[in-house]
Amino acid sequence: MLSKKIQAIRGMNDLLPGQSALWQYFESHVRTLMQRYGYDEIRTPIVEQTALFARSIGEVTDIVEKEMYTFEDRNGDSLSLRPEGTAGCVRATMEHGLLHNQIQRLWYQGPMFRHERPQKGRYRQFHQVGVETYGLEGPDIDAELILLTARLWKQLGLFEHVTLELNSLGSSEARAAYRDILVAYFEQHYEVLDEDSRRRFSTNPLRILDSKNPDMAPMLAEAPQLLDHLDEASRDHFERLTAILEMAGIEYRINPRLVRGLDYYSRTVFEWTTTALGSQGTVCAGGRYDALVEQLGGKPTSAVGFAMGVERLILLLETLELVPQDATPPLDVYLLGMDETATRAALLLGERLRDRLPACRLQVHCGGGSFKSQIKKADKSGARLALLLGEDELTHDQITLKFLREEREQQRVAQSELVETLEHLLADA
RNA sequence: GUGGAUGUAGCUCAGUGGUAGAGCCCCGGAUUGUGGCUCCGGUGGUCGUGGGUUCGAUCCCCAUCAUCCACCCCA
Repeated sequence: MLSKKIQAIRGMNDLLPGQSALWQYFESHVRTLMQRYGYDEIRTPIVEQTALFARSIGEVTDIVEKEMYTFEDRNGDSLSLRPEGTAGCVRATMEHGLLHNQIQRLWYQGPMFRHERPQKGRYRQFHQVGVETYGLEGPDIDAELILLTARLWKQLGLFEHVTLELNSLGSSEARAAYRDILVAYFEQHYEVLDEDSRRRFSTNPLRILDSKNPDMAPMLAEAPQLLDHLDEASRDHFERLTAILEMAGIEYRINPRLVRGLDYYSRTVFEWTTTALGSQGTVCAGGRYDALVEQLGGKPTSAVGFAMGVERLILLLETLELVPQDATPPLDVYLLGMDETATRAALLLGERLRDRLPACRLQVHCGGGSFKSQIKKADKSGARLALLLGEDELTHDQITLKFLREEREQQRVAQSELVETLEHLLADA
């Protein structure tokens, strides 16, 4: 029916009023959490030079090859809508000298864009909350990030429903060496590889380990393990990280096949996953990317970060029925005037009440209608109290206070006493 | 990019080769200045879009678009 009319771009969703309270609930938990851990917010543009993403995420990744919204600026530059947040964050911190012998703990939040086929938990415009830290090379900061996310899950009631998966990719040298070993192994078993894997063979052989194809499972089970080919420093880093997690009581599962899609990762990688969302079960993922800053032209700088998918977490909260009842606090007061004169008075009275009662959620009826229909709207508004202003009230400087949610006689009060009356009533709500 | 399912009222959905229905929502009335429950009445649809078959298509066929799910990939 809307086919000839303009409608939202595929995979880009409107966030409707019924949903926004849940988003705000989630966002306020995140914001408070970040403050409590001493992380500062950074906001970077949604559009960057295409080259930034190509050089950081990796030229041959799916994201860069076929999923970016890329277009030419009027001056001929190739620009792209950001498909993830790390690249822009690195660019911004480098550009403003924030990495110059400094430690940074940063977070951000906002929309990302990838041109993929939409499905449950995957959209073309989606939202991430990301955290990036710079200048810290030990496993302590890796652990802090995991502890931070674990605390968020606990606060939201999700902790029992997510699993932490861990792996180490080693140094880039160790990873490259392992890659050669793996390629040699796959060459020996090339006839077992399926079509997808043969494609990955030349692009990203590590990803073959991630295949869900049961026919390849026996061969993959025998494949050389990344963890067996770690360099000494990476192995030590990983062991120190897992020791901290054990002391902190955070359970984890080492997943040797956890590779991560983006090229810039090294050493620690982790994912929080759930089985409650169908095939898009990764709800938060990240890792170390010690080489990226240098790769983008900066001084060598240790870096760790992660990103979580807001839509997926919202979906998870809904699926598990963990949506808080009071996410949308109802109105306290619905104020109505019975005719045009009284409505004018109601608008002015509403302002005076808001001056005096800043915590009071008050809506003034607009749009006229019969007295009866106005009362109906007061009821539908969810307000606890209705304040009725008619000719009779106006001539006596009074107002009628009607209880919409409790068995209680309505009362007339002098307007001069209204603030005090409401203060009492709202206090014992 | 590939595969499958689904498109009928604002929402959830029935339905039939002969120009469409329910529930909810919304509006009005039963109540003169009083909501919820009940009853009565009402608004609202070129049946996703385009084409084909037919005397006639919302229904059958084709195409297309959209949504959902899965693959791929990823948060």
